[in-house]
Amino acid sequence: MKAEDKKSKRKEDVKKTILNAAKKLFVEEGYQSASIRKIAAEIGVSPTTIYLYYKDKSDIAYALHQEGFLVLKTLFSSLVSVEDPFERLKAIGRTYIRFALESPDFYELMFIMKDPMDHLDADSGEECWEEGKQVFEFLVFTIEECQQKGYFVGSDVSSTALQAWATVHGLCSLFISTHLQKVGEECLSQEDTELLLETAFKTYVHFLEQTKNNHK
Amino acid sequence: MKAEDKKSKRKEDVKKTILNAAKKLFVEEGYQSASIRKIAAEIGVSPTTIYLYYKDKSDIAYALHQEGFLVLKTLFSSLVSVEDPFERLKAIGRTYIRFALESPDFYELMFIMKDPMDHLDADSGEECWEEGKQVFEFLVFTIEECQQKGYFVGSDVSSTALQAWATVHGLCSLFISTHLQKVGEECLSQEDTELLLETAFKTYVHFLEQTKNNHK
DNA sequence: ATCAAAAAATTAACACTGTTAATATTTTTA
DNA sequence: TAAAAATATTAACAGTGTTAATTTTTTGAT
Repeated sequence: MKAEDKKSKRKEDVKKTILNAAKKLFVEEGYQSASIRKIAAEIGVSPTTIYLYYKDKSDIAYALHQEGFLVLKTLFSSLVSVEDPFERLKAIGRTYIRFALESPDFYELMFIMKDPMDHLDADSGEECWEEGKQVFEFLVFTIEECQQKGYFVGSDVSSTALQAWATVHGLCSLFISTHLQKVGEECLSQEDTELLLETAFKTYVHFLEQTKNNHK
Repeated sequence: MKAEDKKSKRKEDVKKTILNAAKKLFVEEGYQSASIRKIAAEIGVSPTTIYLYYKDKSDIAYALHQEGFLVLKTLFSSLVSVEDPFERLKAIGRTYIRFALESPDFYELMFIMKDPMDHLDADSGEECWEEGKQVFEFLVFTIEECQQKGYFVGSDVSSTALQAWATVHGLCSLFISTHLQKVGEECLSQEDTELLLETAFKTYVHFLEQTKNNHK
């Protein structure tokens, strides 16, 4: 038993070594360029060794995706102390956007790419998107509390949460895909696209504020 | 002169033949799988011939991206007849979403992938994203008219337009990347993710309606 | 300590990918 | 008809993910 534990622990260590090498190459040159062969060379093993620990490349992508969610969840966890739910909702949005701008590669892996998602329905282990579920439920919970304070009255909580997520994700995703930059340069004569993004977010928050039931 | 015209016209014909083959393979098996070699085989030429007409694969991607915008612009053009600007705004959103759901591959090429966008700053010809600019300006124009009718008072038009775009794009993008499906199954116990998307859109529209200045 | 069994890692290979240089073919022009 | 220009091809480079077969290493029992 003890021996088996040690064995599986060593196996986990190797998995982590591979993942760290993968992460290094991933943040340096992007997902596509972080090839199995490069990862193997980084830690001094043959390419096929990788397959002894990870099913395929999307398996590694999913593991990195999970690491990204660990970071995002940590960032969010410090927001539970924000008592006012609407302030918390705004903070969630700002934190989400900051994360996307600071770690665009990770954001892409977590919320844009299909590859890590394919791993979910294909693989045996986990059947649901646990990471996403947790983050989304924090948003739902916050919106529920907002509703109790008079915001979003008469609106479905799930739909409101989904819509709020879509708005910030849309902004981040357009930023990362450089579509925002292209429109910013030409149509809005505004080079600072981060500012553009932030202003759009503030406009959205302003709209949300107007849903507040004030006649009471 | 006439001869040169004919020559360049023939060249355009070949370009179109290549593009049609590329489009066929693209809609059938996706962008990644639509390889240069397959495109060449489809029209019975050698792979290198493709490079005599298109600089690289992202050049083809951009051409398809442009074709997609031609369709989207046609869809939008029939909305200019909608006189009420807020009704038109809603119609723009619905049309955009329908397009994304009906042609997810094209949507990905037009609004998600970086590849066709890279073509813009790299290549010589066009320096700006003309397609995107036109569609965005239609949105800006409509929102300006909405503002004159009392909507979005005190909000920046550009920011409002960007935010509206981001919201529908976010929904479409989460749908296409299957993230919406994964959250829908687990958190919202709702399999019909198209309905989920539509409901979120309606919730957003409801929020927009609440920005209307009624005390007059 | 030795030797067989199990585990781990490796080499070689398959079937692809985008892309380019050098070469051959076809078409056009004089 | 011959030279020039345009067009297309073959061969090759440098990669990619992935698998089967083989070798090396480690482990556990005698």
